[in-house]
Amino acid sequence: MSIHPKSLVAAVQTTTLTYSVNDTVYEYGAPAQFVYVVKKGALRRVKLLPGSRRLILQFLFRGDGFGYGLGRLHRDTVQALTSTELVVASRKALMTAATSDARLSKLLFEAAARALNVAEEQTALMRSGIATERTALFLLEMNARLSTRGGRVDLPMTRRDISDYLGLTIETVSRTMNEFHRAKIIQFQGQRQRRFVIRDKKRLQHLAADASDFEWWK
Amino acid sequence: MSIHPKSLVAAVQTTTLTYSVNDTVYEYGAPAQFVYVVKKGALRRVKLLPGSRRLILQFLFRGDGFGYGLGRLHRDTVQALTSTELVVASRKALMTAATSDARLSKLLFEAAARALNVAEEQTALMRSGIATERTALFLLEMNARLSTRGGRVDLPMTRRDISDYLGLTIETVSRTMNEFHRAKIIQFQGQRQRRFVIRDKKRLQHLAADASDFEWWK
DNA sequence: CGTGTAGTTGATGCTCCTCAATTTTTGTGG
DNA sequence: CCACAAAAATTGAGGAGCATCAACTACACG
Repeated sequence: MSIHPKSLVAAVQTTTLTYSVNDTVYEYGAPAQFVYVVKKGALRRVKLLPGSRRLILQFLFRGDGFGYGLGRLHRDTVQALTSTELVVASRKALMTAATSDARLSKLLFEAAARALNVAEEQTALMRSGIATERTALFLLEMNARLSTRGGRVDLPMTRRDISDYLGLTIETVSRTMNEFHRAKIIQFQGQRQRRFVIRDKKRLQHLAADASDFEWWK
Repeated sequence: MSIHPKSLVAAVQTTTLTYSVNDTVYEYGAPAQFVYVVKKGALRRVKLLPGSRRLILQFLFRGDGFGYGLGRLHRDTVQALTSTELVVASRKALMTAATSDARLSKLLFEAAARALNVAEEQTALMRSGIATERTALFLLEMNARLSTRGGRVDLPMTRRDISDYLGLTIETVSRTMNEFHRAKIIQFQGQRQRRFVIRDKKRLQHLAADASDFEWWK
């Protein structure tokens, strides 16, 4: 869910909070007091599953909003991947303002509806394909959101985070990414496995849509 | 997304439409003119994936709403599983009404936020487990929504629909359900594979949470 | 430097998919 | 109500794709 920071600031009082690597913004079960927009940095939104499994619902970057759920308690956990700045507003103040302000209320609805679209598209993408497809999609997604001049991407998350996001194991993610490297589709930079450049975007997009011709395990 | 029919009727003009088995309410890419609430019957909400694969996002029953997306065009397809009655309202009229009515706008926001919660919970459930867990969850879900007096459940959907909903194949769904039958966890009724009663709910709930002790393939 | 975390690589086998054949159920027209 | 065709569901054999387990390497930080 992503309401524009300016709309939030215009509607209610806000403050800025900062977090360091691995800090928890809120945990599952905590009272839902605030709503947030990412000003700087990256975070992960997590659900814990039975049996010590973990599901990452979403990676959050600049401009992304979260904490807009309806219940009295949070149903997810949000943690900082890097040092992070958040714009924070009181959830109650926002809801009160929305009760008398149809324009704000409509903004909130649109944000929620957009988030719903994204969630359903993601379900579709993630359930559709095999490991190679999903990994290719992930790299393209990160490239779209994080690439700097020169097309370099610095991933803020570990292989474990990626695997919990894609519903795969660390090992499969590692193998797939290194196979992309070997096939010269991506190139790792300077001894760092989290920094890469896409060398053959066409190929990667093709793999994201249909990986049936990329059978590297043979 | 599920706004109460009465709120919809109070806000804008509505009509009732009826559909027969396998009729299409709207298709992917069609202009999004109306919003709907199910009055009677059952439907499936579908996304088509590359490579003739199909994903069922949701089964819709009495009281469920759909068609509330933001875009000018629908991004999903909705088809009737049984003969169905729908309450229909103009999307434009609803949005216009919402612009000047903060209470209606808030209702819409809450419906969208609730739908988002449901979508994310579903993603979690579906991605979490193995075939046995997901099938057990599905049967419990249908029991909660469709069971009549005596606990009998008449599924309105085919095994193909179920498998596209659970992200499995027809064969795996069939094998799993018949294994539940053989283990006397469910019982099929009168020569019909779509009519069943849950005989051991405790066991089924346990399997839904953790199926590791139900290794029937050995 | 030494210790811990993150990432890679290899061997093995489990779970589910694929393909194929059969049975059961539903639907249609006499 | 029965005969037939079409659709839905079941069942079996075999193998693909990924997980699991284990050992190893690279990097970060004191």
